[in-house]
Amino acid sequence: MGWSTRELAELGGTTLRAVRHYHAVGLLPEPERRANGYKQYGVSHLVKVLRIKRLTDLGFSLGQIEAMGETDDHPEEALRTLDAELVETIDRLQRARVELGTIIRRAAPADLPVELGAAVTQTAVLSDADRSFMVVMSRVLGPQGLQAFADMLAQTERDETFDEFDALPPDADEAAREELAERMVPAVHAMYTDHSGLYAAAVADGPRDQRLTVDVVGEAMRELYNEAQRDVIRRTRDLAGPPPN
Amino acid sequence: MGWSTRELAELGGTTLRAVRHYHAVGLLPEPERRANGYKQYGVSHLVKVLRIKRLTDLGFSLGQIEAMGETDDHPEEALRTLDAELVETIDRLQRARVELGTIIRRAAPADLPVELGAAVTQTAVLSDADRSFMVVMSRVLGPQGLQAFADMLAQTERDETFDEFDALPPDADEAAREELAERMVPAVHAMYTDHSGLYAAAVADGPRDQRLTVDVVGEAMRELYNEAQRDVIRRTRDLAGPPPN
DNA sequence: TTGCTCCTCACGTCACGTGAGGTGGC
DNA sequence: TTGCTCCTCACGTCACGTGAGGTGGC
Repeated sequence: MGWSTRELAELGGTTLRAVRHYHAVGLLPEPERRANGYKQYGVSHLVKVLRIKRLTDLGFSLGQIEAMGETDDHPEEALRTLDAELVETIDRLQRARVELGTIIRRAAPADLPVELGAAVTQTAVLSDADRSFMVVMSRVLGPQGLQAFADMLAQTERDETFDEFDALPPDADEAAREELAERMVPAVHAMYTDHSGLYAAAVADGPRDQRLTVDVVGEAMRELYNEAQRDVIRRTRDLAGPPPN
Repeated sequence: MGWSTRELAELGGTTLRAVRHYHAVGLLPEPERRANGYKQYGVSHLVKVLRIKRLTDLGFSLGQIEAMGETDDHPEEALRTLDAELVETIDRLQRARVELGTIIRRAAPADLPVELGAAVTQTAVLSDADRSFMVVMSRVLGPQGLQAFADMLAQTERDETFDEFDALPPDADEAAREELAERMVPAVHAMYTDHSGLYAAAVADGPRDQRLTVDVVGEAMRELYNEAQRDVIRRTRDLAGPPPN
């Protein structure tokens, strides 16, 4: 003759705490009590719990269920809205799965866009600074620029002068800087000519604010490379001439 | 020379509050302050925020990201576990979409299993008690029993004696009860013979506890139908004989 | 008396959102 | 002085989960 809270929960396919929560938010009326204060539920409560269970399983929030009231059997609008949200969510999760799949197959780093992942694992000799620089670039470049950048990295032979560059101490004297810059020119020139579209692509679909791109790249350069290295970059750029186009 | 919290958030593609939250949970170190107490972020922070953004977008929790540490590029196990969870979630949402689609197409009640929905809308004359009874049954019966039950309802012609039954007052005298029972026999008999598999199906794959089924159905009967109605059901059952097989 | 159930607070979870109240910079 | 940004609490969100501390039933 009447069910306990736990029994109601089990009959409704839910939990003790959920039933009490439905009381708290006013979705489920409290039943009569026995002499000892125990709650005593009837079929009407079970029907309400089953209704809530059904609707939450479909994806409705408790607030929406309350808003429907007990009378509205078929809230057309809400049903369509929910369906659209489900499509959205499923899409997003599926895109995540695609990325995950690529990462797993290629054993690529999980925290980098997959386009960059390939470049990083192939030319496994990137310095920490280079890697950080690329993470920043991956955000600043648009998809096209990112791809072009990754292609360039993947196809560039690791020149031994790059290692010297990475190891260059901040107090390297002018002669050493100029000498390194001169020896780097051929490799840098090769990068440019093999990937003459890079600059255009990077500028083409970079995100919203162009100044922001420049600022961020400049800031990254300052923080990731020491003074001597930045000087070498400048010297190399002057020697190699401006990027084509 | 360093970014503000808002700038860092925008560069990282996230929000002010998220950045502060990452501080609070220890995922992001606090940067140096300016003389006025304002935070001043650098590229290292941007790199960390971008990493967090990337991993949360894939579906990792902040706790998991913390557990990975900064060194573990490719947490194989975690990646596979996450993928499995995504499959689970996507599946569940897709099942919900299938149900939603059916409900929308058939303009069926959202809070009933679709099998019952058809029966309810077709024989639109179910009393509230009948409807509640069916909701309870839909939980107590297994899928086979539910389907059989729905088929029976959908194919049963609404007999005019059913309306009399619904309207029967609790204090109806014995003569009235016996008389109604006798007139209901043909309709009830037809239901039985057209759907002789119902009882078997209901018992076949009913959920776990058989006693529970009996208790629930009995309770529902007691609460949804008045004394006279229950008496008529008993009399009709006696007159119509036991269910076949 | 022991073990199990029921009850009511009330804090915890997760990843932030949203003011409240006060101050710095131009 | 006004308007905008930055700061630090601190409570709110959502749907419950998880004890804490006490009592009833057999």
